[in-house]
Amino acid sequence: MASGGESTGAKSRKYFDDRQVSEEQGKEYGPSEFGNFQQYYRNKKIKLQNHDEILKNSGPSDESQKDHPQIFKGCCIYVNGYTNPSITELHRIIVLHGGKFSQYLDSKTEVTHIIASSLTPKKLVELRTSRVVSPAWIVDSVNQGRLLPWHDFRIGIPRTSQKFLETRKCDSATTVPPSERAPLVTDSRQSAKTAADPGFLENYYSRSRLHHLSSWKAELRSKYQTLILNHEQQESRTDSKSSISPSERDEPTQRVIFHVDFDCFFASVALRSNPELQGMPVCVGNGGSQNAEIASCNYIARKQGVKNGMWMQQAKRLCPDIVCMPYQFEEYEVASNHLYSVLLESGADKIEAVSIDEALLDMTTACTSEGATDIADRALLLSQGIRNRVYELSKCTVSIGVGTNILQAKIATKLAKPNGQYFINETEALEVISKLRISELPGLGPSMESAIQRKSPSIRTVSDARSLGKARLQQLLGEKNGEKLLNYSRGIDDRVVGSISERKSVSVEVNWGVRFSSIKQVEEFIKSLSQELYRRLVKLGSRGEALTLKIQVRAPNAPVDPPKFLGCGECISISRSTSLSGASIDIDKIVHAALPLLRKMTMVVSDIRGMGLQITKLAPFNDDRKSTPKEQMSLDIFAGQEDSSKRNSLVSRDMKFENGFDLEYEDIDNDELLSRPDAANESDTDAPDPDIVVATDSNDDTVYLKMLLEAWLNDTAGYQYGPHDDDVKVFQDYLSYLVLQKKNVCKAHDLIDWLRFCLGSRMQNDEMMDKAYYVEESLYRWLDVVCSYEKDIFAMTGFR
DNA sequence: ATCCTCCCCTAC
DNA sequence: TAAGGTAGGGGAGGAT
Ligand SMILES: Nc1ccn([C@H]2C[C@H](O)[C@@H](COP(=O)(O)OP(=O)(O)OP(=O)(O)O)O2)c(=O)n1
Ligand SMILES: [Mg+2]
Repeated sequence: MASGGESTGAKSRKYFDDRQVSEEQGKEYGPSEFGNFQQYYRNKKIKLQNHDEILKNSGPSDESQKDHPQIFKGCCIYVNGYTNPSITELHRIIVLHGGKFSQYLDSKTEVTHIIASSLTPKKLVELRTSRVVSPAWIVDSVNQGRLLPWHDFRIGIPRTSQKFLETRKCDSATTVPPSERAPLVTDSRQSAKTAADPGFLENYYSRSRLHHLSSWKAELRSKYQTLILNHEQQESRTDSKSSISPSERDEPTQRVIFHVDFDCFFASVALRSNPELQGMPVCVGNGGSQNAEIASCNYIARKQGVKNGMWMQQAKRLCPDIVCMPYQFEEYEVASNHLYSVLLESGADKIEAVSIDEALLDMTTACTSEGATDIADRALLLSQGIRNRVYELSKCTVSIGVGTNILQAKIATKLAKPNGQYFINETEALEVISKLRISELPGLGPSMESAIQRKSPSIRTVSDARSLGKARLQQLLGEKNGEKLLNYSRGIDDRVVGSISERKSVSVEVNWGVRFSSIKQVEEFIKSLSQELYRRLVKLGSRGEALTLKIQVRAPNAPVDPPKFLGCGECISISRSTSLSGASIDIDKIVHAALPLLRKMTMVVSDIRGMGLQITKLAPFNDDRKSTPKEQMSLDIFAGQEDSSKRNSLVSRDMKFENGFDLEYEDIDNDELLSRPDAANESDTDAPDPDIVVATDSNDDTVYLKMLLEAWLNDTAGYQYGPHDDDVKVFQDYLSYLVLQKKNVCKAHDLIDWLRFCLGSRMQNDEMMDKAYYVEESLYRWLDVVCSYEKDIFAMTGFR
């Protein structure tokens, strides 16, 4: 711990009025108690047995044997795809117990619950706001004679904390309140208002434009990073000379940089979908909310002073006629794909994705090669072509600025907009730049401007700043920033297009809707964040060596309720970091590292307004740790893989995945944090919904794998502690390999169900029982994580 | 000097 | 009501 001071909030950039309200709640740090897991497992066991009972006895004959509690009264249930019990059986049970059975899913308003064993990614997206539950919900509810909370049986979407609490809550007598039987339109996702509510994170992210912006950017970066590399390789190969890029080949060749950017992107998409709004001031945001932010507004609105990022309230004041349209996140992706597909064909030497609607091109070669024509003419011709093609495809206008470096290209774009193009020469660029306010330079903002003005109040423009000289600027802004400003003020910018380096960090952060009333809720939310962080790490094939927890805490004089509903208001930020040991990472490791960090912070729980977790010092998942040899049989599942290309590298614990990451695990602490119950599907061991298979293994070794699993369980059941955690991990890794590499979700489900079946029949004592269920839960949780990639994968592979 | 931790700032 | 995320550059000041 070096300088451990918290920020004072005095410097905070957020600007809200003061009101002094003091609130209760000190800190009450106790051991994080997540309760009695033994108890949970025992319940689960009973549940399973009862499940079997029900299945056995649910023949048509027992219909009259007793009266049936009308537990499904008010529920309208639709059954999707293959299920166990079968659809007819479910139909019978539902009707028998007072429920309504729906043959169609036409009107979601009538159907209250959807039963499915598994969902195709498409359906998953389609039904993401619906109550989709496993058949076990029906079976278990009937079995217990009361309607169980449906979210304990959700499928498709990885649930985290909430299940945990609710499972325990419903242990005894909780039945579902009438509101739970409300039609699907009022789904629980809508009540996930604050971070203390279950399902908050997913719900929140699905609506956050900034989250979308960030993930799109990351995606584009990783996509075009490699593409650029390939492109460059081709270039230098045809050059048959060296690896010098074309733009650096001739001595001081002036670069030609294009900055391509959709005009008021979100607003343009909104106008495209609603042509009747042409000519009106339009913006995109959560309309009808006075403190909602405007993501984008069209140029008509801008004329009246409206700006991106402004709150609705203020925009309405400036422009009372402004029309607010909702977000259309999928449409933005489509339009962006159009843009990038054109850019890839543009003949650029290099491409750098700046954002979903914006990119930089190094067009030096294309503009200078057959040096005949004027560079400006050539550039404008090329940019006109790009703009035409993008418009043809997307029906949205783009503007292009052309300059000799990134800075100048961006300046040119400002002059080009809207729906235009501009070639700026050095002299003009210098003129324009000189007149800009300091904060208008890209990369400098209001803070730097005021940092200068604090000492030298007369300095406003870039040319003013230039007159201060390098030393003075560095004194005011720091070494690098001072130099940057001076260079920019002279029109100089050395940044190279496409020189984005490897990712250095992965983080997950929420600063809206964060309101806690107990430390337990805080810890629970940290778990949700950890799971999300882990999900992203797995997807990237990365692990990290350092973890940082950051929280936002209400500033001392900030009102308890900031102007923005559930916003963070003015905050101070506190962060603490720690190192993560080992070559592997998993959720529990993250949680175990994060909770002590939380404990190092001092704050009033109810004043927490934001939380984030960041992983730094990224490294590939790798195998720099030898596995501890064990006596008992280990699960050599990869060795049995009938895939010759991977056979050699994917062996046992030293598995190397195609995409360059290894999976390796430390031993797990099987304690309270590990064993978060999931809504495991209490159903089908048979063939799952065939829809879910994307690519089938040509030589199906499922039978062999099942034998292997069974043998492994047979052997390890004899040991006191049952299957070794490492082997469980191996199985998890294999599942992840199946889903991510082989795109065979079906097989993963199949194997996991088989394992469940084997486990169920093999447990002799309580300890083994606990172990078995730990294994089961652990695998299901993993599959949840893995399956949440399905739609990404399908998007990537172009699967319809 | 250089590294590390805990910030702040900027962009979309 | 409202969905204020996230990666990277960078600075201050202490530890090495
Ligand atoms: N504070 C902001 C700024 C931008 N965006 C989103 C909406 C924008 O449409 C998109 C692109 O940002 P731009 O800065 O390119 O702004 P626009 O495309 O809206 O306008 P223009 O590029 O014409 O200036 O990012 C956002 O949600 N919130
Ligand atoms: Mg734009």
